[in-house]
This record gives sequence, structure tokens and C-alpha cells, in this order.
Amino acid sequence: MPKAYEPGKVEQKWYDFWMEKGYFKPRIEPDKEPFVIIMPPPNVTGAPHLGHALESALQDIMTRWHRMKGEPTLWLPGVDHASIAAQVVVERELAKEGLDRHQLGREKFLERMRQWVKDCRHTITEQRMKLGASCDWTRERYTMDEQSSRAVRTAFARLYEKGLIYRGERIINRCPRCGTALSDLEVDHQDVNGHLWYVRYPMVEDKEKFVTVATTRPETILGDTAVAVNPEDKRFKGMVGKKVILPAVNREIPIVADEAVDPKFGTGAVKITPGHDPVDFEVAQRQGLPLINILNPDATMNENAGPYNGMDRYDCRKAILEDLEKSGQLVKIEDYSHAVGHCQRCQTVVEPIASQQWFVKAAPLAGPALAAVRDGQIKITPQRFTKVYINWMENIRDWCISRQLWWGHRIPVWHCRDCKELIVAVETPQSCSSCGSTNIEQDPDVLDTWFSSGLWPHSTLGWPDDTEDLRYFYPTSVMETAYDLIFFWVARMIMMGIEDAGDIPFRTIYFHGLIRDDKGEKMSKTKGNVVDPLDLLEKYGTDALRFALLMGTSPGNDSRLSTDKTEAGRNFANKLWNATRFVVRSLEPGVNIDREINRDRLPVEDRWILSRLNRTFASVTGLMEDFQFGEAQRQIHDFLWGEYCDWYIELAKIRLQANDTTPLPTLVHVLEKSLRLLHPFMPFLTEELWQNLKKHITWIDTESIMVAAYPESDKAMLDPAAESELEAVTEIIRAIRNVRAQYKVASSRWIEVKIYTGSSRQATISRHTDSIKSLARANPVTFLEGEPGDKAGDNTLVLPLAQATVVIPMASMFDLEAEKERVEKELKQTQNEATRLESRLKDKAFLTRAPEAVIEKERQKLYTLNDKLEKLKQQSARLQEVR
RNA sequence: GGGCGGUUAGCUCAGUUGGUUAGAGCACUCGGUUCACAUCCGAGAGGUCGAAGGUUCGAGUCCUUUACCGCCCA
Repeated sequence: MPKAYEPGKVEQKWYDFWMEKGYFKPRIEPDKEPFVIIMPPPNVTGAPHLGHALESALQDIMTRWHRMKGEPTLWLPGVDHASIAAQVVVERELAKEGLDRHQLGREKFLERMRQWVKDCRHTITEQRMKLGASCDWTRERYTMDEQSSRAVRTAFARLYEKGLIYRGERIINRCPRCGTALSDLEVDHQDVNGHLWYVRYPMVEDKEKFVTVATTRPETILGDTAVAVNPEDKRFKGMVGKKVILPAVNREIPIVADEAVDPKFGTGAVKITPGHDPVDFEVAQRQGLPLINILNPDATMNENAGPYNGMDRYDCRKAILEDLEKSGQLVKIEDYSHAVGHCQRCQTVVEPIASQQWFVKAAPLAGPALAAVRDGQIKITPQRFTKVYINWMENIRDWCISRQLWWGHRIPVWHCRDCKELIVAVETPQSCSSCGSTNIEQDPDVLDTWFSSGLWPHSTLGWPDDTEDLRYFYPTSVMETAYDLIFFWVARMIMMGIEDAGDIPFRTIYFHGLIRDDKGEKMSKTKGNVVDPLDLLEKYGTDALRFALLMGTSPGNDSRLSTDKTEAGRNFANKLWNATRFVVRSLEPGVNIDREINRDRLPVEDRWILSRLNRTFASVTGLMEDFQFGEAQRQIHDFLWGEYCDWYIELAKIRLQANDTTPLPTLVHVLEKSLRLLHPFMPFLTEELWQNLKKHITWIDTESIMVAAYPESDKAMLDPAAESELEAVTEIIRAIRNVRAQYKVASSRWIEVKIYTGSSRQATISRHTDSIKSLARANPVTFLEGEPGDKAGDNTLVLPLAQATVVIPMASMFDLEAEKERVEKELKQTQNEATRLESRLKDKAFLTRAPEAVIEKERQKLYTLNDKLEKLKQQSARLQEVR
């Protein structure tokens, strides 16, 4: 084995080996309950980022763990066509070529999209494989493949037939840049510093009288169809029912009373624009007011805007304000901060517009989805997200699913041009189902990308067909994703899964946090702080990256990734590499290691490490069951590095050096099982090391660590007495090392140690005399009974410990005279330097002429010197006492 | 406006039912060419666990109030 672990040389080899052996593909065993994770499909929007790497690591850990436990395990991969997100990305690419999609036309644009998806899928798959993902590639799916598309059309048609999908005119958010309706969730609200403009609307009956309204969007005046006041508001008594004249377009509109009006906003009278405000839309419906749309799809003003027809919305705002100013109707301007909706994908300010769209009636679907979580059929981890889920579900609103985009699932609805009938069908119809006309046309819109995502757990397993996969693997075990998808995706999967497949889509939903950069900033392309997982993989190795991604994380909490962590991962991998290298090298003489180890015949340090190993199994398993993977990983790390390497191997070396091969079975046994324990976390490294070990151990007959059994805790291996005994020994060794460091005893020097204990402890601790001698560099080591008391003598150090008292004669630690001389010399030198500095710092010329930074530096130097001086004086005094 | 999370060592974070002396990685200081590993070994320093009050034999952990930071929803 080479001196250091070189991940680049082994990773591809093992991934190919696993693929070749078909380990990723589960065998359907009807009598066993399977473990199933459906991979959240990455968007085809570019190269995967660190969030995907974390997701991959977590899901792979769970998958490998359950597979090793002997469960039929399926991790099903796939990718998402990402309708709007992908279209926006490709449109940007086109813009670089000076093109837009309309120039290409629908078909050519879709061709372009498909090519993009092809390239993107390749990158995504390649990266998943590099990350070690043990997913079943034979079942890989795509949200736009034939099966998924049919699932989408089927789900749509069934919901339509049940009256759960309808078409209607509602206020929706429209992104002028993307040119499409959006769902409420796709709008990001940001506080913007704007203005509140107060505008006078003259009364029809007496043009000298006015009603003043306040607005943040003056251009919408053009679409006003009423002014509303609160019915309780005494200020407007007698005005309700009268009419005012709308500025700019001189339309007469009524004053109405409606509960929705907040008397505290503005003047208490508000303008009602039913075509461009959701609250006003509702008021209009209640009051029977007409609706006027003043905007074109691209957010320019339309013919209803009168003189402003054709203007951009913001130019219109400016123009109308100037006109109002001129006519004296603009009476007041206030600074006003308010939330403005932005398109989640392109950050353009969205416009609320009343329009004909397709909606999913949410309430009937939310009922069972709510119950499934409330009853505990679906468990949400971490638990705190349960409340968030319930709160959202309880206040759910209808879901706008039609998009005026080209990329996505075309809505399975055909319009008859002759009889205006709507035909909803799974397969393309030839003629109108009502009048038989062949003059029919498919709806041009596509579906919200989350519609197909919502079907993912059942559509990937074969729904709407009754497949073996669907019967065996559904409901799935765990859905693992980021918490920011709770509404977009998780909620919809639960609703659609129950509706379509008749059962919950997964038993547990596990949320991980978001990965930020080392400064805690969200990674984004515009900020330029995006780290490519591939760069880290190549530099540090997959296992190191996986280790880093999990290090110090807890469920549902955001984490930062830094090179410090990846380095720690790499170092750990290398540590384990070398521990294995040591064990393998010790085996070389051709020693035969038995499969079973007889605990009772082993020395106490062997029983100790076996006990600690089995405690670690129990603890790690408990943590994994609880989804605490970061903590599980830490415990494995601590056991291997802090106990196995730091202590057990060091103890074993003492026997091995005396040509005693008895530690070998334990060395091998603990290492082999630990590698299996660690395998889900660091798959490549553990496979490589395990295979190296396998070459020397005949009884390792499994062909890969990934199909070897996951270790379980054996209670018979637990040994509290051995643990207590080793605690005493390590405490003694640590105490002696501590003293050596404190007194700067040369490492080549052996010091004398006397250990006082009770008689029963003496029998046990004295068994470790060789260990204490070797690891603390102490000789001679003698054991005495009871407490040292006066017997210790004057020139000794007395170290009282939990289970023993250690006494060290000072004289054995160093040549006293030489040490005194050394300290005095250093003391003198330091003193001289300090004096020189002091006098300089008193020199007026220096203080006035030298730059402040230099003076400060000198002051710091003096401060440090004085500190050192103090310590030297103390040491000198201590030495004097020794005589 | 409603909700959630965070506040623990210089930095980044663990710390799951309350229980000895609060941990890790990195950084720092001192010492190390002992045949697994300098991607290392040994030792050390560093924390009134945001604040105040309460429950308890015992609180980083539970309760109340509060400050600041972040996120989600409206």
C-alpha cells in the first residue's frame, strides 16, 4: 500500500465494480419489507451544486445502510424538466446569440430545449456517479419521459372529471418577462421603498368636492371601477352611492361600502381596481362591479388605458403623475415601504392580472393530506416542520397550474372551434367528443412544473399502470429533500399521492438544511460564490467531500462548507488508510487470523477496545435511526481516531514489538467491523481498505463491503470493568506526559514513576506496566500500596488521579544543574532584551518620530517579553526549591 | 402582523428524554526525525452556554420575559 490515500486512483474502479455486480438494483423479495427512496429529481438547469452533493450523500448513506442491513433497497434516480426554470436558462443562452424564442418558433425552440436537456442530463448523471451514489440506474426516470407524461395526463383528466381541476377567471400573478401566469408560491415578496400618492377624484354632483384616495400604483387608476369605504367609517357617511369622476380617462365610477376596506389606510377611501388586485377583485365580485384590464401580456398599457395606450407600465406611471400634478389632483406624496412581488425565476416585478387560467381545487385534496400528517402516518423530521406544513395546508388556496410557456407538459385539453366544447383526454383525440368536428386544437399552455413533480413517487414506480414496482415499493420509506421545498413539492406529493395512488407517498419526510459558503452566504451564480462539487472531489476525494458536507450538521439546519472541513475529511481518510496499512503490514508474515475471537482469553486492552467498538455500534445505529447522520459520523470518527488509532494500536504495538502476535485478531476484527460501520459515509475508501484486508483474511468471503452485513452491537462484548481499568491506565499515562511537557523533559529521557493505589487496583493496573513504560517513557515504574503521604519526600511531584496517585521524583526528570543553568541563561537574555525595549519606549525622539504602528509593535513585543520573563522566574524559583 | 430557527472556545458548529470536570474541527502556544500516518504524534491555553427571572437536589438542556441576527408565511 502507498504511504498516502489517493482517492483519484481507486474511486472509478470501485464504482465500475459495483455497477458490474448489479448491487444497486434491488431484488424484489415479497416476504421482506423494502427500503425505498425516490431521488428528488435535479433540475436540468445546469451543473449540479453542493446542495445536490449533500442530498446525494444523505440518500446514499441511508441507502447503503439499509442495503447492508439486508433489506431489499431501492434508490430510484431521475431528472426534472423544470419547465419555467429551464426555459429561462435556455432563453438566456439564446439572448447571447441575439435570439429569442419567438424568432425560433415553438417547434424549433423545443428542439433546442431537448438538446439542452440531453447535455445537462449527462452532466448530472456523471456527477451523481462520481459522488458514489448507489442508485438503481436501470430505473432512471425523467419527468417528461413517456411514462411520466402519461401519468401527468391521466392525473389531470381524473382530477378534471372529479371537478378538482377547473378553468376560470381569477387574479393571478403574471411575469411580464417570462410572459406567463405564476402560482402564488412562485412569487418572491420583497420590501421596496416606494411612494404613496394621494389623488383627488372629483364628485360628479359637485365638482368642487373631492374624495381623496391613496395608491402605490397610480397607473392602475385607469382600471378603477369604484371607490370603496368601510361601511362603519363615519367620515364618508352620505357619500356611499354617489359617483366620482376618474382622472385621466374621465369615467364615472361609484362610491361603494365594503368591509374589506381598512379605515386606517391612506384617507380611508380606496380605489378599486378589480382587474389588477386580488382584494379588489373580491370586492368587485361582492359589489357586482365591472372589471377592466389595462395591461397587455408584456406589461405595456392596452387600449383601455386611453391616452396612455402602448406605454410601458412605469412610463405610464410617470406620465399619469405628471398629468395629475398639472390638473392639481395630485395632493400629497408620502414615502412608503411595501412588499412587491417578483418572479422567482427572473426577478422581474410581477403584475396581478385577472385572466382565464386552469386551477386545482386545493381544499378537497388538502383534507386527507392534512390527516396523514396529523395521524402520524407521515412523520416529518425534524418535527418542527410539521407545524409549518399544517399551517400551510389549513390555509391552502387554489393552485394555478397553467403556464403560458412552451417547455413543459402540454395541458391535455382540446378546444373545439366549432362548438366551443372542451375535450379533456389522456390520448390525443381525433375529433370533438360533443359535435364530432375534427376542427379541434390543443390548449397552447403547459403545466406548472410542480404538477409532474407532485406525481413523482408514484409515477416513477409505474402509475397509472398497476406494476410490480408500484405494488412492492409504494409507499416509499423516506423522502429526503431541502426544507425550502416543503410547499412547492412535499405538500403536493402528499396530496397527489393520496389522490392518485390511494396511499401516502412516503412514511417519513426528512428535511436537510441549505449549504452556504464559508461566510454563511447563500451560494448563487450572480454572487459568484458557487463552489463546484467536482472541483472539491478532484482535489480532496469523494469521501472527504461527503465527510465535510455532513460534518457538524444537524437535521434541518443550514451549514457552511469550508476547505477546512474538506481537509479534515481528507485527513481522516488518510488516517484510516494508514491504520489499515499498519494492520495489513503486521499481518504480512502469514499469520492466520481466526474468524471468531474468544473474548474471555483476551488481554484487558483487547476486551476494552471490543467493548468500546460495540458501544459505538449501538450508539451510531440509534443516531442513524433518528436521522442524526452528522453526529453518527462524528462518533465513528472519534472512535476510530481517538480510541482505535491513538490508544489501541499504540498499545498493540508494544506486544507486537515483542514478537507477540496475539493482538492481531483484535486489530483485524475491530478494523474490519469499523470499516463496515463507516462504509455508508465513506464508500470508496472503506471498500478499498476492506479489499486490502480481505487479501490477507481467508474468512472474509463477501465480495464487496457494500453487500457485507452492517455491524450490530453484541452485548456480550460490553465490558465495564475493562473500560474502567483502561481509563485508569490512560489517565496515568496522560498525567505523566503532561508533567513531562510542563517541565520540558527531553523525549529521550526516561523518568522514574511511583504509582500508589489500593491493593485491588494495584493488581489490575500493574498488568499495564509495559504500556505505561512505553507510552509515557517512564522507567523504572514501581507500584506501592495506599497513599503516598509523607513518604513522597520533598523533591517529588505528587499527582492525585481518580484511581491512583502518581509520584515522580524531580531529579529523574532532568539534570538539575544543567536545567538551572539553561533557565538562568534564558532569563538573563530575556531580561536584557526587555530592558533595551523599555528604554527605547521611554525615548521621546522615538515616541514622537516613529509611526504609531511601529511603536505599537514594540509595545506588544515588550508585553510578550514580560510575560515570558514572569514564567521563567517562576520556573527558576521552582528549581531553587528542589535544591 | 403570524410562525420558525439561531445566539455555546478566536472562527465554524455538535451537544436527542435535565445528571460527574460542556465537546469536535480549524486557528493558536510549547515540544517532537521512536520502523501506520508531518494529510502526523504528545501536551497546553481558550467558554459566567445572548440577558433577566423561575422550576429542580441538580439547567447549555424545561418554563416565563426580553434583546439581537436569520428564514418562512401573510
